[in-house]
Amino acid sequence: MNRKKTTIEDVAARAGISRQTVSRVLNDRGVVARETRARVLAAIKALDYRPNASARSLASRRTYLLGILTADLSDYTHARILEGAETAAREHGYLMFISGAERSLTGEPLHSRLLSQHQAEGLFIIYHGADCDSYLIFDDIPRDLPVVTIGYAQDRENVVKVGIANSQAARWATEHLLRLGHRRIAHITGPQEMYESQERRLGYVEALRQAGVVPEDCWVAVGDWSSASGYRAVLELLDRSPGFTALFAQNDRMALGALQALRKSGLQVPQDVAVVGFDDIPLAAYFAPPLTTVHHPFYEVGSRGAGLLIDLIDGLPAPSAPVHLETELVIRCSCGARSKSVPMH
Amino acid sequence: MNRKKTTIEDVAARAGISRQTVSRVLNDRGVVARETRARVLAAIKALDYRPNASARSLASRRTYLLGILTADLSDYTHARILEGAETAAREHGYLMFISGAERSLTGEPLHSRLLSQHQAEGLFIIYHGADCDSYLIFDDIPRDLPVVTIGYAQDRENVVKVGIANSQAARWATEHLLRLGHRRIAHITGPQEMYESQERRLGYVEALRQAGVVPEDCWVAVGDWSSASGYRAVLELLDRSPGFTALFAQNDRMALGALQALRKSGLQVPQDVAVVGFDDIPLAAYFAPPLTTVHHPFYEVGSRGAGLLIDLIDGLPAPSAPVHLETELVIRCSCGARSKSVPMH
DNA sequence: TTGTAGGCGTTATCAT
DNA sequence: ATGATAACGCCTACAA
Repeated sequence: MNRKKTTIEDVAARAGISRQTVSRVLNDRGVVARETRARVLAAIKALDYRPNASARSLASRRTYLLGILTADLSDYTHARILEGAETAAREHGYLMFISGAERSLTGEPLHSRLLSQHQAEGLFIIYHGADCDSYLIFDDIPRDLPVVTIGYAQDRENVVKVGIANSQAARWATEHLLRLGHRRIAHITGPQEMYESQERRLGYVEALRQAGVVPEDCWVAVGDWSSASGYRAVLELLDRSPGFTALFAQNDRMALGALQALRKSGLQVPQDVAVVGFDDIPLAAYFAPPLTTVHHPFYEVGSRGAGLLIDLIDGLPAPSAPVHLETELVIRCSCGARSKSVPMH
Repeated sequence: MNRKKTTIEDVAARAGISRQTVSRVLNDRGVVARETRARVLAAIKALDYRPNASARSLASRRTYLLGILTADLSDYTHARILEGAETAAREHGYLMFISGAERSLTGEPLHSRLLSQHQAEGLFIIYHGADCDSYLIFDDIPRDLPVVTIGYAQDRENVVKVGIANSQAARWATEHLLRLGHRRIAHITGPQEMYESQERRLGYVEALRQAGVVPEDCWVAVGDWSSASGYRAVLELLDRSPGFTALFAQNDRMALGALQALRKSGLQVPQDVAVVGFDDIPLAAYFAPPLTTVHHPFYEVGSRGAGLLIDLIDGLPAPSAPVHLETELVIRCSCGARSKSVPMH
């Protein structure tokens, strides 16, 4: 931080002009004589001048900073959303900083410092904490701060929800199994208090009902998104209510655990049990057997979300309904059907 | 950004004191009367005052910003390092900005905005581009900017390399296979031009040599870290030089692809071919069969790296040698040995 | 122990 | 079309 930086004043001097005019060409504001502009541009290039962001935002009250809040960045689904969001943000001239949502010992949420000190102009919440903390995050967010969120969204102004139509997608996945002739379809959900879990479970239940199958709670096991929980869930299901011929897991990681539990229990997939997952993480194509799953467009959710966030910042009205991107059912080997991709719409 | 923020002046007024004293208690600089300090603190809390970071860094010439450069954030290995780095940075009061390292059409590296405009005080490079772009990144980095890097590091001041002892770890993995009686051990590497690939391959070769086995190029296939490339590599090896009884893949994703190719070729793991991977991603324990692999302490690499970066910023001398964290061999089922973890040191 | 003056690098506002 | 002047919110240095 100690090396001497060239300032707008240096550029002005070299171009033989006032710093105001330099500022003008920098921000494309006001009219500048063609020739003057050229001189300024030349000076900028010659001096390799970069405007100081701190000074800029201090004077202009704009930071072009977006905060992103998430638990568990190492989970592919979040990381991929982040990737999409960051790329879109960068393309729009915004910078993205990341932050967990932990609270300090005093109970003050750590991200509030980020938001208010660094003056983030918007917040992208990709939360996925195992507990319901996500619902509390909103308490610490100023009402007038534009927010985009995946999953749960408080119903208030300046908050937009992006994602997929979870229940519809889950219904498609279940219907696929139904269409293949299955009637006893087990289900592994995420944590019960989570929005996505509830929505996906709803889709599963609806599909069964519509097919005239009575959904029984004994076919549903609760996991926590991890492979280990998927493994345990299958063991539990096998013990509690054996006889299911198909299994729909609410994410691919749990499906992977399930696959292993099934294998260890001597059950063949898809011959004995057909399995369908959710998310379509890159490794799913290499599971044993390759997993039939719902493709979740994470990257697009991220970039779209960032776009919406920037729209909010620009004062555009928030969409009246959650923004849903399209999913599709990727049929591979774990369900016994012929491989293909089926767009859901 | 338009809502009225409370400033240091407001706090000073409420505490009936000059803003200078407020600044003092804020920064813990100089001596402040116990009672005055209490009044100031009370005012701060009452007004919910947060110092403006832009103004602060403009005046103090400190930003407490760290940039993180990476390709492919959705890859677990990077995301996990990022997670460790971000957590450590936050604990030290630094903020972490993420940025890809792409160049704009004009050839200007996009991350330069981070460095020169936002005045990042340090840079954490987790690069892993499939090509050798990583080697070029350094060209755009000011010589006096503290840098921490994983993998390749230019040998210059203010650059610290963190990571693991790749060749040593690879040697251990190979020796494990050797110890199990294997002599014809195939190997799948990452892109040839990459540092990690070269180091790991070196370890593999050394282990063979030391065991009196002549390393043959025909047993080595080159991948690109992806599962697909691992799959192809096995097909290629099987075609070109069948007869290997063991396989060491330079990362778990390629190992997963390899597992599938082996399975499709009618080969059983570990009975026909023993497989060892590298990284120990969370899903590896659920591969079929569960993968024996080298545990790579990504999170710790990230947090340690951030710590070192902050040390550099604080003017501490850079470690004279690369900082290596400990790996361990996690023995599961894919190699045929009894499960356990073996620290490598 | 506390206050005053000046400046950090930029943009906003109002002149010219 | 360009320039002068005054902020923006804070910190440093020095004075009291």
